[in-house]
Amino acid sequence: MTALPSAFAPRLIAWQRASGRHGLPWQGTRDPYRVWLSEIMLQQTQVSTVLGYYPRFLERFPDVAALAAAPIDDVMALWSGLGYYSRARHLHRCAQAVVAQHGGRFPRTAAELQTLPGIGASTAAAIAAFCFGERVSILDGNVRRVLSRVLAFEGDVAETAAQRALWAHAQALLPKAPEGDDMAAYTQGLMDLGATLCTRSKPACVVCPMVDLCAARMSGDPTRFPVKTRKLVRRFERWWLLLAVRADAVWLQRRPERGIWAGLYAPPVFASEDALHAALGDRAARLEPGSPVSHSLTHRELELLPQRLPLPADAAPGVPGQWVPWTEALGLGLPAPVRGLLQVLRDQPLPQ
DNA sequence: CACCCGTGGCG
DNA sequence: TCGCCAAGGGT
Repeated sequence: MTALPSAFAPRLIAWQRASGRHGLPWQGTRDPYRVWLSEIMLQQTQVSTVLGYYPRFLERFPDVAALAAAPIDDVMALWSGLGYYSRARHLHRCAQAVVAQHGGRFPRTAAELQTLPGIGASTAAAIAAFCFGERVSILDGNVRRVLSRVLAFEGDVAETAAQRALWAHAQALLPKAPEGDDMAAYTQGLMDLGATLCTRSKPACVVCPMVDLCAARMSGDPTRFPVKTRKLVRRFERWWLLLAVRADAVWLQRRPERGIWAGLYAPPVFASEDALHAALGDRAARLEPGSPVSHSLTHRELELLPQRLPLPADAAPGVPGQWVPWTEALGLGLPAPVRGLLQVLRDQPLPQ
């Protein structure tokens, strides 16, 4: 391991205080509940997206006790559209663990925090550093990029060995003897530097506080880092969605606890047209195909084929699920594309 | 440890 | 358009 620039931490702290971000809704507090909630929402999710969710969630669940006491469906409803729904389930379980096992107060060390559901090494470090000033490092996408550039780190960041090395580098770059709010400023500085200057495509090296100690900058091509070799493979799937509707309600079922859209509500899904027709029997003749919807997930490319089935008030489609009144349907935890389909469907009049 | 899990925005 | 990826963690 090369000698690490001791100037990194003090410079980062000074830069964050002078030029970092300070006005985000989850900043300016040391309340572990608020910090934790923001960190979970921000996992793999951009700040601009979270801004639309965080205040509403906090208003509905002002503290960890309120969240722990809430039905999971209420939590999913407020998470609806944010993606990675296991985060919401773990969030709920974590709140219940904090109440049941820690007297309603978050543990104060990264090591203890990391034992809670949905809190990994990086999130634990963020909470511990922001709220309790612990000398531990985060390692998220921003930090991976910043560190791999400062160090001209040649390892493939997708590989486990490289991750381990980056964690060691991150820990070695920490402030030697942090005082007061130093760890909070340092941790925020790592994120801010990656988000505002050391960006993926056009890093603003000219105004970067690390310009003279950045190995990638000196190499002439900072965007060559972080090194990634593995390419994403997306599998294609076609899903038939049974949109059984009557004037006052739509037929929905709760998705299984595992897999895509786990724990959310959605119309019954079929892997083939044959399966859909087999489930419906004679009713299949009344299906009305809608426009296909393309929906891509991280590792899956979905083509959703909505099949509308208008039914009279006293009928049922004969597949698992329940009638949900239109007034309630859009308030449920729904996957984003399903929400879109239902909004269109609600406004379509039934025949006759 | 390789794979799984959403969504929206941007170059 | 389309590939990339963002305050990752669970299994």
